[in-house]
Amino acid sequence: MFKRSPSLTEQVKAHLKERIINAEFGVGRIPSEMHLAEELNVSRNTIRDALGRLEMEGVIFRRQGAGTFVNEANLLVKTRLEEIVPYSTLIEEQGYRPTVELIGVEKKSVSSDLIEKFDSDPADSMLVIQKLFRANDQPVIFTHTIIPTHLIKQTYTTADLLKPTYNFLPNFCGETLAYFLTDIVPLIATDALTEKLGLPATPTPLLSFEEMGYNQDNQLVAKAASYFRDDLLRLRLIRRPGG
Amino acid sequence: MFKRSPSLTEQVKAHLKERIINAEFGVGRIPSEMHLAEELNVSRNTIRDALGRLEMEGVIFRRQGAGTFVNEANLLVKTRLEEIVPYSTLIEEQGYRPTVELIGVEKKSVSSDLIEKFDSDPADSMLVIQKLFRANDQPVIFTHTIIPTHLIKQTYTTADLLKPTYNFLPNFCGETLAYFLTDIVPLIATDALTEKLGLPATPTPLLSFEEMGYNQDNQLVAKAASYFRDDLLRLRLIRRPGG
DNA sequence: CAGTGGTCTAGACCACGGG
DNA sequence: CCGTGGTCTAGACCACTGG
Repeated sequence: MFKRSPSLTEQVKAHLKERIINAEFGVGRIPSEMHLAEELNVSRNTIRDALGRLEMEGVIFRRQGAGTFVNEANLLVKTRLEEIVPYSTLIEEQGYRPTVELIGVEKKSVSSDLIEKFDSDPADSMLVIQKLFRANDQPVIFTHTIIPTHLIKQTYTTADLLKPTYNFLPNFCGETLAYFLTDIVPLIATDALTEKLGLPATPTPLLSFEEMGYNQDNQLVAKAASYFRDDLLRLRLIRRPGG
Repeated sequence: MFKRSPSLTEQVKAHLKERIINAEFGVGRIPSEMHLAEELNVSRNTIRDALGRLEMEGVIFRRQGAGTFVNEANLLVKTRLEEIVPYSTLIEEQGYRPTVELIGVEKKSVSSDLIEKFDSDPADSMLVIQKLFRANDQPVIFTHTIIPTHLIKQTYTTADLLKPTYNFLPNFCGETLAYFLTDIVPLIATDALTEKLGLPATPTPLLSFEEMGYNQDNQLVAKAASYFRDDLLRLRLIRRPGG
């Protein structure tokens, strides 16, 4: 029934998620963990792991003694901030047709404290990439990404720069992006941003992400700033009681 | 060594977290899962569960074949948005002395579409609570919370209204708050907010949370809006690759 | 009371990393 | 090669829900 890779848990999760989305269980209770374990011929622990991940995603919820239930309301929540998702996917999930344009690329030297954060040689330059994302041809996200040039080990084309940082780093730098540390900052659009995002002349509030990307060894490998038009994109989060 | 409740995993997690924060293992590798299991006299699975939660929190990171390591850089990250945390705790974690003031309470009727979302009777009124949080006596967060009065089953004092919604609901409404669905919205401070938060007269960008609180049965039990001064509080998030 | 999810155990095999 | 974390199993007992 299932292969060896990806993990059984991951396959079971995907399998159950599909059945849930297809409303195979209706909107109510889904079969018990014991029954699912028998049906899929895996151990109950594997089922529990898979259900646990689906619960984290808000697809289901569980009640001790009662059962596991489809979380109908939350099937509508598309955007989950705590996961790194390509901006084009985010735009698509909110119902628009995404496009990306490369606004600028340059290699330049930067301030010494930034060099230090990157644990770079003072002589190093940085690759600065500016991109504009559109939703149905309307500008919605402007991004500004900095990657130390010494990390780049393969030649790249202009098209490669349009890829999400999360994909660019492993392909051209041999670095994995383990996580982003993201500061969420509100601001009033500057003149430059007003022009790039095609905003009205009146002062407009914008949401921005200031992100530091780290690899598995906790070394800074990318720094990014993103500016969102919040009238078109909604940034949404599920917040749960802390453990 | 350990008691029955809270769960073994939770106790092991707290135990290990303390030892890590006390730098008992230095900044490098911590003992292997097998060794920890022997030392604490629990199964390896329990150790793994606990380590898994610490990894989610960014306290440690793991590398197959290599070991489990203290995540030195991230011990500094205090605020984790994806968890519901009392605002006074959030303020405290960022190094300030928190205080709360009740700005206003009233019962009033609200628009019919809001009534509908709450699945309430049209005759129902809503309890509207407005609070101001200060950090070292400087206003930093203004909150506006709506709870349907029909949910309230116990009499409460003014002091009770200062409690976080997360605590008020179970104590006085017999409802658990299972999760918040939070929209993150940037805005320019209105005159009212400028006054309440003691902002300068110039247009100031603010971060706001628009939150819908649901119980275990996915029924809306609270609605809240929060406005943050971002110059004093930083809202930070760890974003990881999606699974 | 039976059935559910919540927790924990002991043991097994695998994939990967570093010496 | 050995030790690490990653995955999976089978079985057990508990706490809770609901009829």
